[in-house]
Order: sequence, then C-alpha cells, then structure tokens
Amino acid sequence: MPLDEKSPIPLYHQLTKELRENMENGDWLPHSLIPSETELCEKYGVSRGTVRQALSQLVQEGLLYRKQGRETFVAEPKITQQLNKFYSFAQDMREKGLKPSSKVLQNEEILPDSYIKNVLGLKEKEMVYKIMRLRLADEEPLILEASYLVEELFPDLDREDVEKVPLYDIIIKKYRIRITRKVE
Amino acid sequence: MPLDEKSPIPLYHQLTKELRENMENGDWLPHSLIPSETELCEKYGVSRGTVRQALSQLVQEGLLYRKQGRETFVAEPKITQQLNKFYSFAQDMREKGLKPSSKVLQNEEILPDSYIKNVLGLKEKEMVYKIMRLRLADEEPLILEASYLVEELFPDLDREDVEKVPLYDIIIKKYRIRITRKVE
DNA sequence: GAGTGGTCTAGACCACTGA
DNA sequence: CAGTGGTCTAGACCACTCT
Repeated sequence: MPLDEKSPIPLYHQLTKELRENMENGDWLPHSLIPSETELCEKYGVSRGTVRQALSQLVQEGLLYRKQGRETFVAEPKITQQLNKFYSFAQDMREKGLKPSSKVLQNEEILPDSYIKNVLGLKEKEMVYKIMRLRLADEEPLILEASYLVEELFPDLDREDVEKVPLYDIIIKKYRIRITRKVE
Repeated sequence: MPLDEKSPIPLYHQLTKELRENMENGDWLPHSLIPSETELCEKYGVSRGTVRQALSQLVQEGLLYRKQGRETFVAEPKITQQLNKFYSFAQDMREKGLKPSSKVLQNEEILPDSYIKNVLGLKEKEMVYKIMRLRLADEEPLILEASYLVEELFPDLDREDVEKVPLYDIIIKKYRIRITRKVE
C-alpha cells in the first residue's frame, strides 16, 4: 500500500498506520525483525527522518523495540503494552469526565515477611519500602495498592517525596540514577 | 549553561535537562511562553531538529504543550504528568534495552481485614479481589505490588483473565461497563 | 568490514495564529 | 503580514553488533 503524498494526513502518520496493520494482521510476529530503516525508506519512498518519526511513534506505544547496532523488533504484545494500557485507563477516565486520583496512606521502611523476602530475592534483614496507595475515580475508592520496593534499588527514598510527588516520579528518579551507575 | 559538544551525552539530552531545570527552578512558570524554536537554536547553537527533539521529549512528559501557529507553553504540573511519567518510566527502560515485565503471583477473592475494609469503604462481609504482581526489569525484581479491588466494581473478574491479560486491561474492561451503566 | 540504529545539520514548504 | 510550530528532505558522522 503506497503512501499518498497529496493526502492532508502526514506521511509518517500514514506509515505508522501501515506498519501497525502489519502487526495486527499477524504478518509481523513478536520478536521478529522488521525491515531496516533504509529498506523502509526505499519501499515507501520517503526520507529516513520520516521513517524514524513513524517508528518512534510505534516504539513509544510499545509495539516495537530497537537495539543499538542491531535492528528493530516487534514487541511482545502483553507485558509491554500493559503499561501503555494503564496510561490509557486514566486517559479514558479523564475523557469521560472522571477524575482519577490517588492518595498515599502509608510510607514506611519495614522488615519484610518471609514471603516478600523470597519473592524479591532479598538477603536476610534487608529492608523494603512499603507504600500504600488508594486509587480513586471521582473520589470513589477503586483499588488499594501496597507496593514493596527493594531498598537497595531506591537508596534514598525521601518520605516527603512520596507525599508530594506521585510514586512513579520517584521511581524514575531513582531508576535514572541506577542506570547511570551501571554505565559508569 | 552552554551545551558540551564533546560530551558523550547527546545534545538534545543536555538540552532537555537544561530546559527541565528552568521549570524546576521556577524560572519558567506554568502557562508562560518559552522561547521559540528558532530562538533556542540560536541560544544553544544547535539545529532546529535537535531543539525539536528536546522539546518533544518534554511535551511527551507533559511538562510542555504546543499550539499550532502559536508557541510553546509550560504545562500545569497536575495529575497528567504522573501518568506520563509512569509511561516514560517503562519507555526509559525499553530505550535502555531493559525489559520491563510483570508476573501475577496471586489472584484470589478474599475477605479483607478491617483496615482494607475501612479504606475502601466496604460493607460488612464484602469481598475483594487480591492480586499480587511482581514487577521486574530485565528479570530483576524491582517491586512487589498487592492490589485489592472492590468486588462490586469488577463483578465478574475471571481468574484466567488475570493470568493471561495484564491487570489493567481487565480494569479498563470492567470500568467501561461501569461507566456505561452510569451514563445510561 | 558491512550494516544497523542514534544523533545532527541546514536547508525547505506548509497551515496556522495574531496583529 | 511576519512569526510560529508541523512536516519533510538529503545529506553526514558516530557507536554499536555481527561475521
């Protein structure tokens, strides 16, 4: 299906749609390679910038993933998209005029019981952060969540941070630090 | 703070960091205009492509928003960001070649203890779904999450569903049903 | 070494908004 | 109208991976 240059729809949009369909139809299976950027340029007669714009969109949606020096792969549909779906869950609510919110109820450093210890693969006497949050839609409680974070990976989790900032902000922050360390 | 061309950190990353700090420091207030792309090009001595790459990142994180034919504004730091941040957390991992994943460890219908009952505003003897999930990055456990879902709001939560499909898919599904009822 | 994706440049034309 | 962001091109060099 060639792209339509005269269409008011941008080329990269047309291209994402095209590529998305390849995956939905099952033509491209999870973990299989897709054509290289250069090949896609030739096939659709567009510049590499446009191809990259289209691919970035799909990577962002979690449908594709790339590897340095290797190629671009089709992502596994379940895990990856779960996170994007969560995004659209709250998105959905907002579109319907409901207000998603969350409250931090507890935020403590605790010695985990043996079940948690085993699951998280902790050493003896290793502590975890326990954070309890209530998720609401329009002030109505939907879900209560207890999160246990491996302390080692979130070294200086500030109690005030959790109150003020959403949990995942902190995780990102810590996470970035962790990666940096790994690279150094 | 000029950008460092010799640094191994890409220019657009340096630029996003720079701009992010402007907002965190309060130099750029919500709903105020930021310099135009052309001005940023001149100020930092980079091409427009690089500036746009940096700005796109921040728009994606929900820190900025753009208007056609107008300019780029600083966003209000509200709920929206929390979700975008969460989104970019997994995004980040994927970009760095790490694989975010999750495993369902438990999925049961239980009679909640009094704490959970109070928090969720449940009636006497009302049941909840308890779902325990482990979040990993590259097979390394990061977080253990226990979720307690109000049964009434997720009426026919299928045990197999949870195994196969990500939790939030189900929530969305149920949630849509509920909203439909409300609207009707 | 050849091929890949990651970054970056310097141009270009367009649709849109505001004065 | 001049200025903005939205799209697109055709080059370029790099770090990385595989063979």
